[in-house]
Amino acid sequence: MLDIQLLRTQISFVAERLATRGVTLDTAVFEALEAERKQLQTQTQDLQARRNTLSKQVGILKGKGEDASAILTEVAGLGDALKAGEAALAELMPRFDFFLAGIPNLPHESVPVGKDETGNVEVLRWGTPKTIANPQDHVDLGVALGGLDFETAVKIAGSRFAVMKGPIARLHRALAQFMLDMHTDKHGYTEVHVPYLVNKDSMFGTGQLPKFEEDLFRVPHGEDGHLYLIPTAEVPVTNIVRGEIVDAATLPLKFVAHTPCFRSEAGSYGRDTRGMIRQHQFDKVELVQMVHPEQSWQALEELTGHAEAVLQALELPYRKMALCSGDMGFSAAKTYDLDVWLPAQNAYREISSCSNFEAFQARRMQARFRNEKNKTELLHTINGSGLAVGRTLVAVLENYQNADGSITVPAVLRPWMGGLTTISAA
RNA sequence: GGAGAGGUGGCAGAGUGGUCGAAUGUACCUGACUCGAAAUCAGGCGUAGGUGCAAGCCUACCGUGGGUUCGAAUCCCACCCUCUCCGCCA
Repeated sequence: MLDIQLLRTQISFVAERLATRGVTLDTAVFEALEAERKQLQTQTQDLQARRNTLSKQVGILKGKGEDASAILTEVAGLGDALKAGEAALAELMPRFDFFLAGIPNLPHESVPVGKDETGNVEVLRWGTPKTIANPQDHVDLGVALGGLDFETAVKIAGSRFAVMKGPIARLHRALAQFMLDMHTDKHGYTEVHVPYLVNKDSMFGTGQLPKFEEDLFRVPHGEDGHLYLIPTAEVPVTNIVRGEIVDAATLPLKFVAHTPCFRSEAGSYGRDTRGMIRQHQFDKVELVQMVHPEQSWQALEELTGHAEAVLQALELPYRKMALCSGDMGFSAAKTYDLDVWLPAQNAYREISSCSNFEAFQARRMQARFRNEKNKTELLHTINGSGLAVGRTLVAVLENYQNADGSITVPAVLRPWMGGLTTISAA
């Protein structure tokens, strides 16, 4: 959520910045809502103030045993106007809030301007793709090794799910454990295990709601309520600080969590239908930081580096992209994507996305700290994948394939693989 | 799922219809004393919003949402959550 003061005082600036995202801010609608709000709110508050004073006088008079009927008559006359004002406000404010909650974050000034992914800018490229003659993709490799089974997954659940078996299932687990251990041991993150089902307030806090409900899985729960399956650990982990006032001395807070992620993938029916690239359920190791506002830009660079460290340790070639204004997510002020090399696709594909949200999420969830002047101030939040486990498995299978269809286990993963060096057909 | 207890400021904890946004303690901030600290003393100290150049003034908030009333932390209804015991359960 943007700072309402910014909208009130610099709406043309806000509209200009949003335009670089391809978003048109309807300033006329905002100004109309704001004018109506101001009128109704001041008028209603004046009436409430009058009622409160009169009611106090009633109390005083009755305490003295005097007659209060004149005042009671006057206050009774306030009733209808007050009720009307309160009702009008109650009707207006949800509309106003919905309008505000639907405005995306402003891109940081360093974000390249562009309208879609073609406008993204390559920041660096690491590693050199190995020359692999006639590379097979992860589906052919995994199925031939008996470790990937999409047909059984369809029977059990449907399309966009996978069943993993044997050493490939273990490799998947090894990747997650390797990542968790690296981030906790070397990068100073605290491991957290969090709920996979969350409430509406949590989804609102990180920005999935109210605009992107169709991307989520919803689970009925209780009388007529429901919970949502998390689309990323960002949601439960960031919401750890929702409604909290943390001590500045504890900053930065750095959390890492390994969770499954659930996405309905509505609106992407034709894309990446083969294999494990785009699933309804996938595992991800997520990095989340809550930091002092002055530290957030440095923290974004560091956090992105932590994700890169995983790719480097696995010796997977990748490139780092600065997303352009038109390709960034709703809540982000700036995003770096890390794209890993996939030989069979002869292309780089997204494996991590690291963003600084500045105070956008913190404002939605009132996540604050007490600053040097003992005043509360909004935190900045940063998060990124470190990494998407399913896609990392895909990258390892494809980049470490041998001519005979076997897979060499990357050296750094062997401690989690019982020392296994090669995955071959049984 | 059943029975009971309870949800009040950063924390603890009073308050059962009328200057109660809320006693008191504690934490924290400022000042005094001190070489410094501790202890002590004095003052300050919730959140969100509105309005004003400002000092300030005003509104809302005592788990959430309704209701009763001139007036609700306090009374009524519904719901949510926490704790204890019982049941069930990985």
